[in-house]
Amino acid sequence: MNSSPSPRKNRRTPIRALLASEQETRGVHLGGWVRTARSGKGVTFLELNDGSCFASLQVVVDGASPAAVDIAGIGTGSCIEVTGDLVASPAAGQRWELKAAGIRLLGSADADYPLQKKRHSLEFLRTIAHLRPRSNTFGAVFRVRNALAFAVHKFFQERGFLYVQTPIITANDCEGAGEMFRVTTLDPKEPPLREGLVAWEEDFFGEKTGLTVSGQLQAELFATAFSDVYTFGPTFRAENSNTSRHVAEFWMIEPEMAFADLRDDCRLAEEFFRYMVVHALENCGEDLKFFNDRIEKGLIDKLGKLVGAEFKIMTYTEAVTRLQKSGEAFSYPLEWGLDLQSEHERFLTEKIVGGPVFVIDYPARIKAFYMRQNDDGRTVAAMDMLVPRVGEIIGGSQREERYDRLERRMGEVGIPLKSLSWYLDIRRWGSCPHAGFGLGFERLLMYITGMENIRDVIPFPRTPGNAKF
RNA sequence: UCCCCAGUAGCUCAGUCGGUAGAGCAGAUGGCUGUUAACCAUCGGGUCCGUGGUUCGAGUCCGCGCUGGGGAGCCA
Repeated sequence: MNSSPSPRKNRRTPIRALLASEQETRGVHLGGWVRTARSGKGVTFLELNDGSCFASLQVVVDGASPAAVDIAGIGTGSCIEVTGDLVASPAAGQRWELKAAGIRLLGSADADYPLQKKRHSLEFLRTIAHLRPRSNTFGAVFRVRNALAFAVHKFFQERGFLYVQTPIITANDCEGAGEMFRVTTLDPKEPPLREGLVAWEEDFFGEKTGLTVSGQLQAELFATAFSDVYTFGPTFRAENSNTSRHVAEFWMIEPEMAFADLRDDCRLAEEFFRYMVVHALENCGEDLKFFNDRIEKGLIDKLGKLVGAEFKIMTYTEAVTRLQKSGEAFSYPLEWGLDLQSEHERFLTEKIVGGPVFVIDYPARIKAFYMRQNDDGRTVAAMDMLVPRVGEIIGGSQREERYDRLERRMGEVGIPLKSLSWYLDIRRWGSCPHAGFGLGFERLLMYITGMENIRDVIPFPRTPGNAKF
């Protein structure tokens, strides 16, 4: 994918390409950061990593080589350039090594360098988010993140979905998806007032605006022109959530399909999820092996099982009944009409189904206004996809495409029709059945890497009280 | 936001019954004929999170605060 030679003048070869080499090569040039340096009497070994792959390349500096005079001051964390010959390694542990002819120290790293060659806690590494990409774990995380971001586009583009960039600044604060961050240019000390309240009509956009909590409503508009569309972009929630599953800024994937019902929606979600797992298994083997050994034992086995698993579909009503009959003592109440708690979802997917499951047709009063009302008069065509160990990972629905039904529902839950007139217009002219879902990219990464805290799968996490870096 | 737990060397941690602080790793120096987060020896390294209190005496007990973690809610 990215092993073609660099166009740069110095013709640096990535370590990934050197390690994949078929034969010895003279006169190669590379750069990287020293992971560890070991010195013997007549020879020094430097483990060099440039992020192009998980493995480091062993650079050998013979005491008699001209390069030997240049190794003073090179320790863990130093950035160096090396020229030399790629040769078969005479010792066990690696196939190739680099016999150095010349070394240039570009950036030294002294004893205060925080990322030492030892095991660090993930909590500590979070406090040095500017350096943690140079660690084994985070190198692997961000390579997998890169591979899967590419796979998201690949999946949808292969199926003819149109990629739409929905707005980041929006005036809808009634989507029901969460608290919004405010976007304003008004003076926070002396905002213009009208009858004692902030006069938002004098703000930059002439109305109250914030950062998007979802691109879904706009994606629906595009689905009624391009049939199949998807968004993949940043999403913001100003909730004061302090958990390992929530961040204030995250990336969400939201496909939307015209001429589709809830079953089509479930099928797409299943196909998408499986595709992501297969892509990771086929393209990130070395990184996944590290996660399997050090982060989540049995990870690769889990992913392999998911690829072959049948994704069950169960109605909310049946799920409640089966959970009640299970005899399990739950800490939270469980009865028809109440939302399923995390513990219920986990029990359902792990113990009752033993695999991924879609729960569909939830009571209308616990779900969003835009979900399609079912004929029974009390449920809507919603779906949540649950997977073992994580619980809910995808939430979606068939949308209410009937003007009068949607208008009535908006009235019931108190959403001013005027604010979403454009959303209703889609139902006035050329309406069609459509459905879609939302998937948090970071939660997908958590499932695939086994990382347990969402702050460890996003480069620079934003959480309540923390926007550093 | 609520509940629970934690905060000691650069990092990971120990510190007994309240009696003035310890290990490993990292660093420095020396040794070692090719090592695999090398090994051996020596050395340097502390605002015990902050603050107030109890006590002859607090890393240790109590109050408050801050920071981090786990769980819950909200959700993706």
